[in-house]
Amino acid sequence: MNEWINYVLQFGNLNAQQISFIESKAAEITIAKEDYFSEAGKIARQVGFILEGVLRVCYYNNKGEEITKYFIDENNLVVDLESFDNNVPSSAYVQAITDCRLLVFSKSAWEELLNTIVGWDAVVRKITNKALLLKVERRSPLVSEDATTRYLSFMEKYTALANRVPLSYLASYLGITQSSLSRIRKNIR
Amino acid sequence: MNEWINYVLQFGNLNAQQISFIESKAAEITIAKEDYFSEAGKIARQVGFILEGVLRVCYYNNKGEEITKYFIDENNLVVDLESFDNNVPSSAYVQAITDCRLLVFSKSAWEELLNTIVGWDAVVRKITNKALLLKVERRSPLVSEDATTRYLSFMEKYTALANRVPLSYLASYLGITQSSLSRIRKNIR
DNA sequence: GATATCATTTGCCATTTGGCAAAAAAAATC
DNA sequence: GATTTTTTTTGCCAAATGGCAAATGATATC
Repeated sequence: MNEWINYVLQFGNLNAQQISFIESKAAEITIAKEDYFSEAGKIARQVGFILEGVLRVCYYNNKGEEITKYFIDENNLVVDLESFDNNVPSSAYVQAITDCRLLVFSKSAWEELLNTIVGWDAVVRKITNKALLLKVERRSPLVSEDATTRYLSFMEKYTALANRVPLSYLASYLGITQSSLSRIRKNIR
Repeated sequence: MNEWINYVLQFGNLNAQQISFIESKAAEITIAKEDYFSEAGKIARQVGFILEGVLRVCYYNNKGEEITKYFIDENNLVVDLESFDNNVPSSAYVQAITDCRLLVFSKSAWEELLNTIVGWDAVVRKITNKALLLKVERRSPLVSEDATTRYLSFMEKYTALANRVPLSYLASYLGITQSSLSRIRKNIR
């Protein structure tokens, strides 16, 4: 729970009373490896904060191939904003890559926070802005660099994450096939 | 100006007084084709709203190639959020592809809106969230689909925009060379 | 620790894309 | 409307990546 409070305090000041109110609205859950936090076609009804573990966001492209769009690890929010905010079906799956422990807020709890805590709106804006910007920034080099460069800069930036993620997921994240990624790794050695 | 007000009203209710206050803080500017709205290395100090024209966001990748990251056209905000919000140097150029007419808010004007108009914060949150989500959604298929599919779906979604944009910019947006794009177009005919 | 299961690597060859330079087409300028 | 200038297309060949299947390696299970 402390990780969560520290995370939030980065984005705005909160007093002790507000903090304990936030804490009272959170629930801790576990998700087993391979299980889903949320699914495509369903409406996202929870905001999650990862205490332990790695999840991925994935979908199926035009050719029916399963594509990993993001990895998300500890001390990050996990929520399909589009679906959660607008009550529309989610376009992607959020799946646990390892066993996970999350803090979750139901939609009603989240709205209570918005209605009760002055400034929560601003905190949420900053958090989601930052998260979305990060996604855009991570995604951009995947289009403009060649596969080897993409792999190397992923490894450099997310060394720890890379070791917790199967090669097949990483390959689809980088936009190449698993065998191509395997060959790229061979060439680098 | 009406386009701007209608745009804002999609994201929240505002009374007549608030609207005229917002209007009083806006300035209209023109940008000639090829000129820059903001530049990499400089801090973004304006929020723009495109009344007329098309701009692009671009940067230089590892190999020094100029990469077009987004196109932005009428009735959309243009601002480097990361730079504007955090006073850090921008990582990209925003350049006019056609002659443009914009409504702009200086940083101080924008902050006045935030401080004066109750709920402006929420409006901004919704606008920027939507814009960022859109960027992420536009960008994702560029990694997971092959070049022909990327081109076709771009043409399908942004037919009008495609005709206002040079091939070289479109190619770098799609993550391929200009000659490859030209060959893809040939094969489709 | 043998066996089954899953993940990764490799071989072979087809397809796609890139790099470079020249040609063709289109647009701008006088 | 002829001449530049810019944009787009094309030819040639090299390099990168994909597709498929088999082999190898790693991990889990009994």
